[in-house]
Amino acid sequence: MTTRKDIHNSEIPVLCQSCEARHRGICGALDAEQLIELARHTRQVKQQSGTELVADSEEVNSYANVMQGVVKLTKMLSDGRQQVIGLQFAPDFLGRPFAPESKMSAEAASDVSLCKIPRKALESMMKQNPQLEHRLLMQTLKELDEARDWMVTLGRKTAAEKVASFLYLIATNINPSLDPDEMTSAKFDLPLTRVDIADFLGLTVETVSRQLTKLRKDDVIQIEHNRTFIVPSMERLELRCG
Amino acid sequence: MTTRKDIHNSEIPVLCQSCEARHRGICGALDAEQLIELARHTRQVKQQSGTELVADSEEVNSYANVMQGVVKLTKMLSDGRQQVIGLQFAPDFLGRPFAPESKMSAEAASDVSLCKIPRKALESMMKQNPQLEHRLLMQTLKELDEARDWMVTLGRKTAAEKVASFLYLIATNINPSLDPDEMTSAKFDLPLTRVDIADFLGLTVETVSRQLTKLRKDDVIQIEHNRTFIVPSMERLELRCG
DNA sequence: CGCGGATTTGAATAGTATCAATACAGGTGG
DNA sequence: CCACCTGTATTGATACTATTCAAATCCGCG
Repeated sequence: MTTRKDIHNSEIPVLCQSCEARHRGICGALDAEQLIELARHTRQVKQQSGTELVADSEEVNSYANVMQGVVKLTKMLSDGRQQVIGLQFAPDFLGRPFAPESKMSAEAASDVSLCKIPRKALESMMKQNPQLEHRLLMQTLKELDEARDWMVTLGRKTAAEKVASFLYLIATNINPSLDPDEMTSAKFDLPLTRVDIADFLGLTVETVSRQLTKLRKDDVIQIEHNRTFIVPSMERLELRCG
Repeated sequence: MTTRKDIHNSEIPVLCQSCEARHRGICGALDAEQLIELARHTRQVKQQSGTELVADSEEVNSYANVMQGVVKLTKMLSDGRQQVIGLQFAPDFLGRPFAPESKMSAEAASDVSLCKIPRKALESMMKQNPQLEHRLLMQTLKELDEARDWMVTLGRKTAAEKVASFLYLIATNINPSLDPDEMTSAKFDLPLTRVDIADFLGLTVETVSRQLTKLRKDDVIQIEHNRTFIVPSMERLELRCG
């Protein structure tokens, strides 16, 4: 289970050695020396499910890499209606660069571990290292693609298709080490409550629940203890996504 | 009305002198010399309303700056349901960098003029000039913010609020030279058909039409010849946005 | 003036939300 | 170890919003 991808592994900070962000995230732009430099400013933080990580309108003083778990990004209308606008999995980058304050709130959807980077530290490293900014651009483009895909789900899919699409999204993203293309079946713990799912899909809890029941009765999924889901055939689930 | 922001204006390519992208778009990253270099590869193109600019799954060989008009970005489900996932106004950047092929289609929503840049040319300039990549990052972050704001509209607003939000969006974006904050009233030509609006809002044409009629009867808007809209009070329109 | 596409209006229906009640899971204390 | 308790999830009945299908009207244009 130990990571041995680098010849001079010992030169790399311990925390970085098994970190997804080191390879697929923004830290992939850094060499051993730069990683050490960055690691002098970073700090691994574990937060339990439900903790608010960034509040709406809060001044942004640090960014983070998601190392483990799922982070939920939400926006709220003035009357309290809520919309989940994105989920972040390892090794996603958390935070909005170049904005004085956050325009959304971020919450730990499951227990998470984060690698926090002070704003100043990241900004100064970015100035020295265009590769880092390039990685950030790639991450941002990926999130934009995802947001736009989800707009189709929100705007044009039925409740049944929305719920199927949600399960498909989770199944293909929750395990960062698995290749989504080779996945024929899946088993996972849902990081979100039914309310969260409803807020992500633009539905009510009751509708989500009814559609899950329908998927269960149609043998597309099995549910254990409300939170553990089994998808015997990813292909069959995909057919339900519209 | 002539642009005189640069001391050595004569050094800048003629086309760039009055271009919004020159100041607020990605070309803002370039000095006179670099603009001239870039201009050797670019080509101004006018397209009339309805022209498909980029097809879904099409190989991407060029990018563009929107100089005038409105571009409509859409995605389609396999059964034909369509969703407009974004609108681009001057001086937005059109195209998805670093993707082998387009994952959406782009269409001229009004008559547009574009400044086309071959993929190779942009990529090589980006390598030399990190400032250009920085601008692209800023543009991408802005589009991500917009997409996420729209997700709230799609997921959580009522039909009435959606239509109001749409009109508000158009009013504040259609005229690139006007400051949205100082806008108390507005008059504009809609660049989209009712079908397009419906596809942007995740509604049907009929519902859009009914809500427009309602806004008209409530004196929030006036409509001339189906396409010209007058908003006597932007404040009153904003109240309807939820 | 008349044609064709776009838009509006109308009536019936379907899908999702709302409100209310019940069932379930996980944790607590006896 | 079990009964209880609390928050979460499911199920049921009804209301309402937006869709669907159909028809009428408007608008630009030849």
